[in-house]
Formats: sequence, structure tokens, C-alpha cells
Amino acid sequence: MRLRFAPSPTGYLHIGNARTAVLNYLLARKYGATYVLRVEDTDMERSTRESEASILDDLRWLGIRWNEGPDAGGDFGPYRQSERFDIYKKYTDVLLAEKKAYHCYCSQDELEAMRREASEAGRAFVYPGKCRRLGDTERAALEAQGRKPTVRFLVPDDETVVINDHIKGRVVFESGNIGGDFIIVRSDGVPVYNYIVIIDDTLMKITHVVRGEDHLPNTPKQVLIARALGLPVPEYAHLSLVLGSDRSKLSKRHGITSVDVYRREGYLADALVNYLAMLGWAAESGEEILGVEEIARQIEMGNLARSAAVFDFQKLRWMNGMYIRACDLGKITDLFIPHLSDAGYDVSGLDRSWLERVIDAVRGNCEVLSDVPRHAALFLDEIMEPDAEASAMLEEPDSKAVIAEAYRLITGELNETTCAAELVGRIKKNTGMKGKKLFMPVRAMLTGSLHGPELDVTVPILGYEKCRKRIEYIHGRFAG
RNA sequence: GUCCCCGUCGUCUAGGGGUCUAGGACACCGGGUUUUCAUCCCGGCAACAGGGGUUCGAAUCCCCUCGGGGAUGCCA
Repeated sequence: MRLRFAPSPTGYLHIGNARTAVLNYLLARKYGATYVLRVEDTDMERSTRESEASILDDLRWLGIRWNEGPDAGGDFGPYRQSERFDIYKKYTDVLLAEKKAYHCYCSQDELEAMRREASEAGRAFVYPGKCRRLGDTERAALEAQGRKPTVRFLVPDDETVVINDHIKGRVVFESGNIGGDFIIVRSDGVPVYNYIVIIDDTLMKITHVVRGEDHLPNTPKQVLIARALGLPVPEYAHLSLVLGSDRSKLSKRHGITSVDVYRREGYLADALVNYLAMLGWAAESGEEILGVEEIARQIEMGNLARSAAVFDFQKLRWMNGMYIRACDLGKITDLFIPHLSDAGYDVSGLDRSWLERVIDAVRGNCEVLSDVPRHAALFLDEIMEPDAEASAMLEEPDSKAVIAEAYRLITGELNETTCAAELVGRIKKNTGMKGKKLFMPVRAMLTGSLHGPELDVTVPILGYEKCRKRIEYIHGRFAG
């Protein structure tokens, strides 16, 4: 069994394509299939090597591994379509020789005019087959005008194409209504997708084509090509589409659609893969937080959803938060570090175990990795400027006594070894304050905020020095 | 317009003739824990698109309507 993912390197890896890649990968794991990566770069204007590199990089980041591909090699290469033009040329020559395809001299402007005319008349545009039977003299005349022909596939009349799709079931198309003879080679000699995709799929011995549903209407064209060429047809599984909140095809205006951006914002690859898999699939147990191996064990081509799914950014966030909390502390610390650096914190000189304590204290408040600077600031900064709420608390008359006592203790009887354990207790004992009147001013002094991890956790991590600096600062500002 | 796909809570879904007063999850709303926030726990709200069949019995099978989406490119 051989599966494939065939991205077009015309931009970043889109979330919808990522889902196709992920599902193919999951299915490959499930069935022990070979995973082939093929780069479909025949759109010479838009395809770039940079884009290809970034897509491959994003796929690797997602944890997807392929057995054959442009970088990995394999027995069925080359794996870039731009490097396979000589192969396609042979098939084109055969089609032309057998009169299953023909040269078309209609210009883009002429075609455009016909299309507009059809659309204004409320008709479907079907190429009328104008160039189907051109005589040699006519051809010569057209060539003399400097026209470069395209190659059109001659769609046979009255052929039925039945796709027994693994997801959609039996889908029937009549050759008469797929839009007429379609172009398979551009006038500059570069073949088009609908033509070569089937050649490559059969040449690369792909047994199952798992791709987006948007390809379903084009499938009969591909099957017809295969028939004309006498090539075998792979089995198909067309995945339902991913939609935006307004139920149209997911695009930028709905939110983030680039895998790369999710990566940079601090989504975990495992969480994204998990979420993408759940978009159109459910475990028998109803569990939703599942690792790749477990999903691969349970998923099947036949139990994927038939209907389109709306991408729920909120649920992805929730799931990411779950992964952040469940992750191994050392590993999640490594993942958080770049986000702290980006926010301007130099963590290289910090004690690793201390940093892990910080991360452990704040990870519960993070849904994405980039949330961390906001929450870790109270440990990493030297002084915390109290926010409006905290300032108001520190202005309270009852807080004055707490501030004064904290200042007296921290500059007197408390030290490195006793601070963590005794600070709060002694303030309570010596001021008589308790409950909110005790904890809130202390919290405000130490963290500049009324919210955050428990003081019992916070104070020991902060340590004597930071507590002292902060209390002195607050004392200077709010005492008296 | 034409062809194709799809239609269960707001969203992702479970369900595949009786076990469905339709289950779970996110979101939302309450409550509890946390003397704070987050987490966590408990509870609540909320759906079979509509109409016809078939059947003793339909969310489940069939047909029609409506709705949504995709394709209809010298893009992929």
C-alpha cells in the first residue's frame, strides 16, 4: 500500500493541506503504508524553492515523516513534477499520435470571450471543440500567425466514470458533462495538474489517493486520461473540506491558516495534529486528547466524516492548553524558552531547575507557548510595577500595616533561609490581618497583581532577594 | 447556469431501524475547590433542515424540496 501527499509550493503550508498530510500520515501508520511526498510545481510563476523548503519544514515540525520524496529519494523519482517533463512528453506524444488529444490554437482572449458569453447567457461553458479537426493547411496558417498551441484531451462521448470512493461512496460522472475537451499541456509546453497527477500517481504506484474533496469533480478527467493511456487507476478517498466560521472554504479572513504561524505562536505540533485529526474523525471511546500512535491505531479510511467541518480556533486553543499542562516539564520548558527570549528575557544564565519551577507554576495559565512571558514576568522581573487593581489594594488603609510589617521583617529578622517559610505567617501574626486583608496586599506587593499562582508556591520561587527588593520598592511608594 | 458532495446542539462529533425523554467534547451559564487567577470537579442550556413515503416502529432506509459547500482556469 502506498499513499502520497502532493503539495504545491506556491506559499506557506495551509492548515487544510496540513490536515490532508496528517490524515495521509495517520493512515500510512495505520496500514503500514509507504508515504510518498511529491512536489507539484508546474505552476512556474508561483512555485518557488523557498516555499517548498518551508512546506517540508512545516511537515517535519508536525512530526510527519515520508519514505520517498524530493529530499529522501526513492525508486519512483524524481519527486518534483518540474523534473519529470520528459516523462509527460512521452505520454502526450502517444495521446496525440492516437488522436486522443489534439493541438488547440484558440488564444486565451478568445477563450475568455467564449466563457464570458456563456456566463452572460446563463449557460455552462463547454469548449466547443473548435480545433478538434484542423487540416494541415489551417494549422499552418495558425502557426504562421505565431500562435502557440495548447494540447487538449479529446473527451470521449458517452463514457461513464464510476468512483468507488472510500469516504464518499459510489460517485458517478458522465463524460458528457465534465466541461468538454480540456487543456492538458499549456502553450509553453508545461503540462497541467489534471493531466499529470494521474500519470504520477500510477507511475509512483500510489494505491490510495487521499486528498481534499475539492478534487472530486476533477477525478473523472483524471480517470479518463488513465483510460486513454491504458494506465491503472488508484483507489480514492476524498476528505471533506475544512471551513471557516461562515462555512465557506477556510481562508485568511477566518483567522490563522498558515501552519507556520501556529508554530510561531506556540501551538504544539502534537496538539495541532490531534486537533486536525479530530476534525472529521472521532475515537470510539469518545476521547479527544489522543496521541498520534493511538489515533493511527484506531483511524480507518472508512470512518472519516463525509461532511465538511468548521475549524474551531477556540477548541484548538483549549486542546493546546491541555497538551501544555500534560507535557513533560523538561520538554515544555525547552519549548517555552524561545518565547521568553523573544519577549526579551535572557534565560541562558538562569538556573535550570529554578526555571522549571517557574514554568511549572505558570504553565496552567498558558494556552499557547507565547502566553508565557505575561505569566512568568512576576518571577523573572526584578521589580513588579503594581497594576491598577493592585495599586488600589495597596492604598487601602489596612494594607499600610501589612506593608510596614513586611518591610520591617524583610529588612530585619528574615533572611534567605527563613523568608519563604515565614514571611506570610509572621505578617499575619504581627499585624493581626487575615484572609483577603492579609493575602491580597502581600500578593500585590510581591507580584504587582491580585492574580497569579498560590503565594505558597510563589514566595519560595521568588526567593529572599526579590521579595526584599519588591517590598522595599512598594514600601517606598505606598508607606505612609 | 451545469455537474458533484454534504445536511444531528452555536462548533467538532457519537449514532447506521427499537436500547434515543439523542451521548461526549469545545464554547456559554450557574455552583464547588483555589481566601486570588488558571487548573480541576459538579450541574445547566442546546440538535436529528422541511415534507412525503417504506415499516408495528425512522435521527437511522427511499423520494422530493430547501439550505450549505465544491468544481466548472493555459491554478493546484
